[in-house]
Amino acid sequence: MQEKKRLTREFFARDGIRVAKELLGKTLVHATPYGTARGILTEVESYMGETDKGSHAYGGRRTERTEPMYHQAGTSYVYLIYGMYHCMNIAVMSEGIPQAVLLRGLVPADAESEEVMRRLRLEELNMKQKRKNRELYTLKNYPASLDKHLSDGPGKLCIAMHISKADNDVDMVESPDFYLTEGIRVISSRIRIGKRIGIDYAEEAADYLWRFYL
DNA sequence: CGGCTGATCGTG
DNA sequence: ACGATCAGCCGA
Repeated sequence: MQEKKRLTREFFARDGIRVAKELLGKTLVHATPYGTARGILTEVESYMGETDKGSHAYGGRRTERTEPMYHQAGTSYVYLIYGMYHCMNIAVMSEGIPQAVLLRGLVPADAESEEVMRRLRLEELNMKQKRKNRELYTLKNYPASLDKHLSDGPGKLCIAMHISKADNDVDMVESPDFYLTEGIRVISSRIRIGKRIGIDYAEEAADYLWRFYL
């Protein structure tokens, strides 16, 4: 099968709401220890920069952590959340303007990717099993919830795609092993809209309809 | 399926 | 101290 066309700098160098909507259906690609994982994006959120009370960059907060959001469009922004999960964003617009799109969900693009994701998620679950001194899962015997919720949340997406802080601040337009390509055609009437998740502290911004999903 | 809770640690 | 969260457990 012929490799799909990569998304360009120009694609990312636009307003965060527009880019978020257009990212639905696109393919996220990452090389992992089990092989290349490809996922079709199904859920994203826009974080609109210094004026957005839901954004880490609210009020112009520019720290070591938020720095990648200020970099050129197409830069990854990966951070640790709740001490144990990662969240993956892509900086958009332009250098110095900290808008970003949070990747919240995807589905495997092909059977090989599905197998890669299953193994990565299983490996992560087994880390916890080990800590709790419980019996490990195997490829033949693991909870059904794993396949049912393989990559339908920002933390699960990062585990399934093997994304960690090692992948922070990467230029996804140029990187050979971490990038986006064209994916499936999305009919605009199929795009659902809702409030962003998990930002109750963001006052009126918590009600903005900046979550987009299929 | 919806609601609750403990886990766990880098960041500022 | 606090999260742009998740799995597991409970009751319906």
